Amino acid sequence: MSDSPKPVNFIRQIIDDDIKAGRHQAIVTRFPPEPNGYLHIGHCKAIWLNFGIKDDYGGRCTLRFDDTNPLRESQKYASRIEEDIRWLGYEWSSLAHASDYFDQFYEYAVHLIKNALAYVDSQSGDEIRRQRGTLTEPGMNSPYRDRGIEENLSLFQAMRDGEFEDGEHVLRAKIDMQASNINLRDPVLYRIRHHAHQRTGDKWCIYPMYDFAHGQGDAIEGVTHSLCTLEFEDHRALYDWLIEHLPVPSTPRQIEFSRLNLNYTVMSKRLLTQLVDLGHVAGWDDPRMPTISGLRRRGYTPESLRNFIASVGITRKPNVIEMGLLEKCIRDDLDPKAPRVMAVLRPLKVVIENYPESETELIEVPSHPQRPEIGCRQLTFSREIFIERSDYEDDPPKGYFRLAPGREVRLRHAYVIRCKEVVRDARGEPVEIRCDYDPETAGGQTPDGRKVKGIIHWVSASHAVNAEVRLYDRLFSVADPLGARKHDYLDALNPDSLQCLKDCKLEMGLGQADPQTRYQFERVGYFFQDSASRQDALVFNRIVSLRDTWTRKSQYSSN
RNA sequence: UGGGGUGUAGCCAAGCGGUCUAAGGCACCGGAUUCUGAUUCCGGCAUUCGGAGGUUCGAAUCCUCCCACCCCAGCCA
Repeated sequence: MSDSPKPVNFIRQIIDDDIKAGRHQAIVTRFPPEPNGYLHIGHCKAIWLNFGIKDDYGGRCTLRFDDTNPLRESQKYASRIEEDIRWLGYEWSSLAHASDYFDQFYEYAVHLIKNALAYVDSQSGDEIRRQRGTLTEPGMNSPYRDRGIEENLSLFQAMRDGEFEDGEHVLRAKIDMQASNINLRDPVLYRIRHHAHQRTGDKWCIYPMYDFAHGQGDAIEGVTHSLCTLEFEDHRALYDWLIEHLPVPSTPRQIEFSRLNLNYTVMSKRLLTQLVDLGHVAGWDDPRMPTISGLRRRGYTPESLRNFIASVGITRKPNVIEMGLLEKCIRDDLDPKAPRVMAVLRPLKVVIENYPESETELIEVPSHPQRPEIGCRQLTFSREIFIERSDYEDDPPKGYFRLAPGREVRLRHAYVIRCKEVVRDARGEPVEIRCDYDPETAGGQTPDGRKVKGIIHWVSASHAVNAEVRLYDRLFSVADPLGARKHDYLDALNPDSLQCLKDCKLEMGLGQADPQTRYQFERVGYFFQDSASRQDALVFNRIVSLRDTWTRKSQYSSN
């Protein structure tokens, strides 16, 4: 799956060099999520990288669930992850689980013990932590560090056989408690957990740690390039140590890259879980969430997400990408293919006084201004229509060329109308505009050559289809929600991130709207039907607004 | 103050000692076209590469020192 020119980045350069040097027959990568949550757009980067390399180099990429901690994982998450990857347009060469290798991992552990490279530590977690030292002080050896091989072997066997409670013992690698890299200070390899595993059931009561599973899983699968994010940098020494001291079938290489950060949102699984649990969003697939399922429900396309990642690139530099780039990517993807349609979100009634009461006319118009092959649709014009509330101003600011008292505006694909009179409610708010239309101005014509700059969208009042429209905005109102006060990131939540508009007026054709189609509501934005939308109760989500230089400019001058 | 990293425009990012008075994208600012204030188009936007020294005929690219920021002390991944 490639979207355009082959990407260039430092990882692909390494791979190119490896191929040139004849180091590998085939390039093998893997995408290794833990099935304990939903995938988010940050994962897209890893997916795009790993699967993209597979596709471009004719290699393999396995989807491997790193399911080494039965306490927090479930099959439900695994299924959603598979669904999301497929939706993004990728297919794994094979599906695997770290748990598939539990027997092998156990053998590897025994191998280390037999070579005096691992020992069973019988201290408590607290004791082990205390002895680990600190960032600046070295650690101390455990009193159990020099247990004999036979004793270690039988203790480890007993751990496996369930003879101990959780936490009574752990298996540790015997490396160097003085190491400046804390990961090398006799890291824990196995811990006891009397907890059923979603795949292996009660077979095991000891489970390998990430460090003891990841590299070995890579080696078993023949992974050549094990790509992960920067926070595992310090683990590489341990990764390499294990590969070196174990009889593994291949020697994978770990390469780290920086993770994706987006402004105006949060990306950590922990925080996203909290937003869901606290009810700040409607679920993992709430269209405001940066999860794949949220973006999908919002209406983002797989192409736009892939293009987004491609344009961001892969480096080792910590980064924060602007939300605007993501928005630009979905607009670029949708602009050439989204059928245009007219929809009035905040209706204001307009009565065209000189248009006959009983008359209506059908206007056939193209569904795309630049691409006739997308087809045509029919609009109905009549005496009473709705226009957007914001397309009328009592006292228009400089440069406003929509409707105002005495002014003319063109109704898109229809006639020019002139505002004659405004009917107001008790509070003085306009509730109805009385206009005249110029019958000579059909089809974009102005026979007398007069310029009518403003063009607004409209919908025939009696032919409109009602719908609920949900307008989404950024989840947080500050660019960096975790910036100043890490504890109160919830205070930075944008109170207006969701606006539900009921009784919006859509052009009649939308009564048969295709649920798979992303539409452009002209002059407003791109919209996609929500998963809860039904033919008799339409719900549209705003994917993204159109670029809008007018409101920006007018806000400027009014400030 | 231990170790590992990273620093090129507001945000990304090419660049790998000479073709760099530094690609490209986003954002921004013009201007043209337009029945979407959209799209498209055209133009502008770093004499400078975290800083200071040094090596070299020549440095963003090599060396030294300094500064800033990120990650690491789970029986999480």
